[in-house]
Amino acid sequence: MAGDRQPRLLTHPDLGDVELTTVLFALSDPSRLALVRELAAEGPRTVEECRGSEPDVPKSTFSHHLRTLREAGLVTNEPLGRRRVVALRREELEGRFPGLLDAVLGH
Amino acid sequence: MAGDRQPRLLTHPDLGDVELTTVLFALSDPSRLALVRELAAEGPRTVEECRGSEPDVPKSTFSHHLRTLREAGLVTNEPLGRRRVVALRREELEGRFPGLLDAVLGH
DNA sequence: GCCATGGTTCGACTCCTTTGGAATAGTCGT
DNA sequence: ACGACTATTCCAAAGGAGTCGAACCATGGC
Repeated sequence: MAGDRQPRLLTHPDLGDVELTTVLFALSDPSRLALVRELAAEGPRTVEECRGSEPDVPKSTFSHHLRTLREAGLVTNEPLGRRRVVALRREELEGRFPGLLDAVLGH
Repeated sequence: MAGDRQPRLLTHPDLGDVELTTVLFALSDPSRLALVRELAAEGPRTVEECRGSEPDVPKSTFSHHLRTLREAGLVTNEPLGRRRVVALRREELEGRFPGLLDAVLGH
């Protein structure tokens, strides 16, 4: 069909193109690391649910952190209705950086 | 004895006090990560030897990176004659963050 | 004691990151 | 089509990190 405009897709990097230093940097912020931990423990969540853990953080700030994680290949961010679902790219990360995520999550 | 002034000791943090995010941040810079890799592969080296890999980097810049690594608990920096020896705190790191260093060095 | 050597610290500059308010865009219900 | 809801992007302000020359400090040799 003609107007098959997708519901606002964000770009996700191929993990093969992501540098280790980029991943480490994304994880080096306490807010972002906490979010990754939460996703690892609870599974995929909407942005709203994620934000529930730290309600004082403005939406734009939170969105920026999500972007940093997404561009580092750590999470996906897909539309679902009028929400968005954030998910950890666990298997892919394990393939690219074996043991890294487990080591980071182990604390 | 009275004037037992030590040969210029730098302070090294107790690894129990070091946050994971601090370690990840220290490792998130390509120059610093390369240095850690080199120390892991070659064992302890003098600052001069370390600097040999990247001769174009000014001494002060290199020293700053060493400081960041040291304050993150990743390396020790001890005087030896008029040189200084830099060493990876491997066993200690393994105790505090099991698997982390191996995962990072695996690439 | 004096000088050369090896390294850190200081200070200044630039760039990037973080932050957050406002504007914008997509989706659902009516 | 309109409004409510969810979330990103835009833009600017403030803070922090990287870079590097110059000053400083400690050690060893003469």
